[in-house]
Amino acid sequence: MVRSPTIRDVAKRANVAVSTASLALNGRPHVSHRTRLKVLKAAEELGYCPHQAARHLANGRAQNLGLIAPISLEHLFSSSGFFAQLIRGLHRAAAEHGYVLSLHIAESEEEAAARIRAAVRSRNVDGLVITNPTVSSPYLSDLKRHQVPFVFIGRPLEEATYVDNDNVEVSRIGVRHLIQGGHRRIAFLIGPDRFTFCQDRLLGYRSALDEAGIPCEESLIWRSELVEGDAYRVVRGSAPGRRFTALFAGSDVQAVGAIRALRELGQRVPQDVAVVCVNNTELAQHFVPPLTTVDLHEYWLGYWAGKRLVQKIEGEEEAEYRILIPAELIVRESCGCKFCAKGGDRVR
Amino acid sequence: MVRSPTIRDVAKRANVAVSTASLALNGRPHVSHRTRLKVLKAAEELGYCPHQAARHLANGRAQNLGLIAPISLEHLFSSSGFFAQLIRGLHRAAAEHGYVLSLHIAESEEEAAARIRAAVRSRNVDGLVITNPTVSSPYLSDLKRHQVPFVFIGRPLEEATYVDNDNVEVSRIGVRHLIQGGHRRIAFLIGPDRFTFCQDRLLGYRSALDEAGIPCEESLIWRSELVEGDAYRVVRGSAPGRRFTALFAGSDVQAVGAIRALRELGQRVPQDVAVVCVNNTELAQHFVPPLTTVDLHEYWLGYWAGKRLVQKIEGEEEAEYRILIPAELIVRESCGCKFCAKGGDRVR
DNA sequence: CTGAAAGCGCTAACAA
DNA sequence: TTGTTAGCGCTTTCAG
Repeated sequence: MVRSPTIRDVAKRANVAVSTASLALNGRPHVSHRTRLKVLKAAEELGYCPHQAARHLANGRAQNLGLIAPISLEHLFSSSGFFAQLIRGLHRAAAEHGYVLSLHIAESEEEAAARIRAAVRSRNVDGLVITNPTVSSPYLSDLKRHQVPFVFIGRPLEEATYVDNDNVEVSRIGVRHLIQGGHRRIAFLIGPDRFTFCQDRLLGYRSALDEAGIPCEESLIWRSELVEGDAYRVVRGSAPGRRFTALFAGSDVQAVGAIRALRELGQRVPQDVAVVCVNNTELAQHFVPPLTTVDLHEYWLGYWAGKRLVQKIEGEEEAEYRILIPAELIVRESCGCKFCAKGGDRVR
Repeated sequence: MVRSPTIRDVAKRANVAVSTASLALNGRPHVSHRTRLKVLKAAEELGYCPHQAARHLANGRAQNLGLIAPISLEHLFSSSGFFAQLIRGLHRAAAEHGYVLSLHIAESEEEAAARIRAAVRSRNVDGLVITNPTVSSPYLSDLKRHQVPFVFIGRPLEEATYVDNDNVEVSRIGVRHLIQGGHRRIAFLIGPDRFTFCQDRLLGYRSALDEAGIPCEESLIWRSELVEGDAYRVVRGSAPGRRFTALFAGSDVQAVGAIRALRELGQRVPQDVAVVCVNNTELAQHFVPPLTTVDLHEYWLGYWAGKRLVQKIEGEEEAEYRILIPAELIVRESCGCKFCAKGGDRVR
């Protein structure tokens, strides 16, 4: 291997000082047009590319965004597709601003804290995107002490910059669609209260009923963990003896579990029970019947988290502390509305 | 923010020279036990953590593994869950060896080449894991020139170190299961030939039939892109008029598309056509009927790719140039075998 | 076994 | 506008 050319090689070849070369290469002012061209040409000819670690050491910028993802709470993403899309969006934002994306996966809350600590203290990252802050976060003090910018994905309990859907709106969209379809007795299968998004979605459910003048029946609000099996168990236990013609499920896998239970109870979907859920995943898309669902646009969650983080890193602190990504209803067949009969699926 | 302590601070506090502190902190020889303890204690008290960029600059090691993923070929992963699991495994391997994982996503083959180039030339990574090398790769020259170690996930066309399943075996496992279920006329829905894994799986299909003494009928070999819609289209067009009692599909989404087509043609699954596919995803798990499938264990693909890459980086060049991850048959209901009737699903 | 000093490649004061 | 030079924090010879 031949030693990679350094900025000194470039400077020498262009007959200028290294500092001049540096200014020219970085597109900074105080360099004459001619000199700049000379330098650029020399760099080009040598195939010069700056050594990122050296820049980092010199100017303090790692040009690196870290994503902290607690994967053990994987079902939290309902489906791993959520995670993949989020990463794609975040990667795009990072790339647009010349940052590299590093991934820090933790299988537990403690591991997450440890990874954050390590990334911050070794100065590997300029900032962090932290997904799903569930508990009052032990690592916040570390972040504050090191002045490392960070953005949450998902509404945190503490006050902090975050990107999320308006989860009240998310379920309002879904429930409204059922109401418009003529349903008045709508069951709601939601996840654990420890997640802020579940709390919010419950509010949205109530709100949608409320605005339609439908009294909210507490016995139709069911809670399960965010996995198929538990959703099945809960619906299997709660549905018998209750009157309802529709179900709104907090996630795609919960919907799938619920449908399995309903079928065992002799209910057809959508004929006897209309179903709408959240998360536009492959599962929702290909299930039979295809599920009407609220798409969270997780790609954009990732993208805007990245954008916002870069803003913070680069010192535009005046920007908003919360970004809400609009959700979108994707109408398929599980809601049984007339529209679906004509095939109203979105083209991908 | 208080300036982070440097190794000089540690050295001063321990009353030793920086070089001694460095040796002590890195667990290297030529330091007396007492001195080492003194240094470690000082570091501990100061909350010292080395600046990674500085180490990198000094010793040439970025302690970073890059993952190159061509996401536009996303359907190539059949389901994005594949990707998420792979990342988890790779991350674990990286973490075990003290490396950070950086992600380089490309939406096209050219972008992949550009990202590889950038990562390598800016010396951001010590090595690369490259997924799904499909075409004779334009970036190989760059990699070779810079002597950057790399490992492919998926069998490449060129000779190079890679981790993969034995894809011949993958379909052999699936097809064998159908044969054991008494099927002799087994259709095969496979993906495009440009992917080596599809070529291999076709070989496995033939081999399984062969070992059972069943002649291979070419008219039962169908090809579709790796998306649901195309699988549907192909089966819809190819199935009518052909006699078969089972279908092996190259991926979960292909299976789902095929099943949709079969149902339209009045065939029930598994009663009229038994189905086995590849990829143990949420879709396969929750589909109705739950799909019998070959699990590729993508977590371990990622893990071993990472392990092998670290070996290369750290100079253990004598290791094997190919690692095959065993695949595993997950029996559910779509194959209609007796075992399933008793509920032979794997507990997750 | 320990310490002084020379870089790694780049940026950014400061001087010219 | 351009050049000189001192670090950034760490590792690593090379003397002591």
